[in-house]
Amino acid sequence: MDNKAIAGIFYETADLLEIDGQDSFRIRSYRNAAEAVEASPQQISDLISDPKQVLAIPGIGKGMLANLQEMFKEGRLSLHVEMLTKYRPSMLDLLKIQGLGPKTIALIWSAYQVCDVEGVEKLAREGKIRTLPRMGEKHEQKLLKAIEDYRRIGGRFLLDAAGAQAQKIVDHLCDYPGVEKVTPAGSLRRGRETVGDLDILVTGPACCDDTEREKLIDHIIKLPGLMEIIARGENKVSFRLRGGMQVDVRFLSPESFGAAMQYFTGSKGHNVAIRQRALKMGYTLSEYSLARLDDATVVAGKTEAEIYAAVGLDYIPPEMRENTGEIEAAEKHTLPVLIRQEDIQGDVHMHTVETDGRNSIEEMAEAARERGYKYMAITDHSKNLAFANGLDDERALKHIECIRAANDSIKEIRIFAGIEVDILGDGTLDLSDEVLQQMDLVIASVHSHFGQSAPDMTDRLIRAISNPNTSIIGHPTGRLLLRRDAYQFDMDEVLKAAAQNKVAMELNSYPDRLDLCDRHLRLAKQYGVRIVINTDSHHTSHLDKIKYGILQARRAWLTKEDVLNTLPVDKFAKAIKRG
DNA sequence: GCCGTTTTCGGCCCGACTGTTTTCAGTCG
Repeated sequence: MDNKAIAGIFYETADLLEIDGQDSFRIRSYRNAAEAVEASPQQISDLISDPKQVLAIPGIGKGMLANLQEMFKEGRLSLHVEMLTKYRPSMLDLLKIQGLGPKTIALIWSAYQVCDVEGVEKLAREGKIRTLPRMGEKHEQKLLKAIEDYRRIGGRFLLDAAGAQAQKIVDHLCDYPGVEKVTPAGSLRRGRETVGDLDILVTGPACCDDTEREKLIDHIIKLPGLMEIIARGENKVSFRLRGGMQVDVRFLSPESFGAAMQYFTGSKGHNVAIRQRALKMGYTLSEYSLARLDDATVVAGKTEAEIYAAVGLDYIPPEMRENTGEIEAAEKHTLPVLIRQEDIQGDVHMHTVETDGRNSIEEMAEAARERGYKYMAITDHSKNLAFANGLDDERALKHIECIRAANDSIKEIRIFAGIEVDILGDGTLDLSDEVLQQMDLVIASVHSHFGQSAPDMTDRLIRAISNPNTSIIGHPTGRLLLRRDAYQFDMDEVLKAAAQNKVAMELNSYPDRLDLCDRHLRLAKQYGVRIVINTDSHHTSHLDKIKYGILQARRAWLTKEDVLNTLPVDKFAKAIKRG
């Protein structure tokens, strides 16, 4: 049972306990434990034999330790099974419907013994929901609408799609009279790999006066692509865009802006921890201000920095705010100096028209040079990827010559001759060692046979790592966000092999990959594996996607020193070529 | 169920919006 599976059971147990109407603090403990397990860089299965190590994880106490021990011994959690027997698994789906919470689900269950989406929909259509206490016709209509949305939308969006929508809203608002600042907060600001909804914070004179604010809201709802208004109040307006993304625009006074940024950036876990800390220091923190508990004097609120300073912490970058040790580090002044986009000296994974790219070597080189890079690598596909017109040995050799020629003719940027070679089912590489040997850099990637067993996939990757020509493992888990799960393998074993063989792991910046993920990047760092942040560009414009990789790297606490392609060109060339 | 410069009991983050109420519960973030 891996950490993800354990966390899933704890989350489900918490949801079911909530429907059961149990103590809210006990429920919170299950959620906290789920989050702690999910964020743990080490597998609980490796720690379970030493209870002290498990108890050292914040959020895991005696009760959760017993739960974990039971899960490993019996393969199940009896409380979870008991709750699932008393209620029904389909209730967990109902919780995902907007506006439907545990109390209402329990109410519907007790009145009608109905607990799935189809059943609730039928009740609403028959007008049976409105007969329940505190329910009415409007509730019923909203519920039907929410069920429709639930079916239509998965509910989450890729980082680039969310970022583009946020930018449109910022552009729509920033020139409006009386608006001073428009800033996206929430999981988008934290650089989460997918985003559920957008939080946009607005401040300025137009937010502070009733009449002006109403005019501003009237302007906001003229936003192109706005489908429906969900809520409209003094403090915020919520709406849904075409495509399903929900947006909350909040109006703030300038003196609360920092407190609101801090609050609405989250994460929830980080905020709870900061608020608890504030309370212990005699303050209370809300989205309006940090104030003294005794006489309500406001201590901070205009900027995030002054709030963190007032509670005795160094400024914590948004990407780190996940309550995974950043508060302790900020207290001890040991926060790492996170990598920045300008630290990247070169992008070493991109394709050209020779395989499935859209631009020539020269066009890619010019685009990379424009972005200030000192070096780059052309890494087209190998023949196993037939639909991408992959290169065989002969074409690969010719391509090397073309790349070298381009390198000679284009000044100001060094172009490495590379390849993204397929790792075949047995772990061998798709081109001969003689050809690979001539490359400056070899990215080895899995593009086929995703369904292998975990032991087979682990062996396959380790065999590829052991090839002395391999420099980098490309998009190491193969996941496609919101579409395809990672293939199964033992990450620890693969990282150990990579460290031993001095093979780097890629952080692929493509928004639907972001592979490795933040947790695996932290693990890689622990094993001493170095990272290369690439875009995997198939078009000159794709080079800008590096920003998503940088966000992910920052979420993983990576510094410039952890990332190979921050090195100057000569050092990078030496570090990347083995054998 | 967790946790401790308020430490083995008694706390546990804070506020807005909606729909149904006539003072508030439920949901969300």
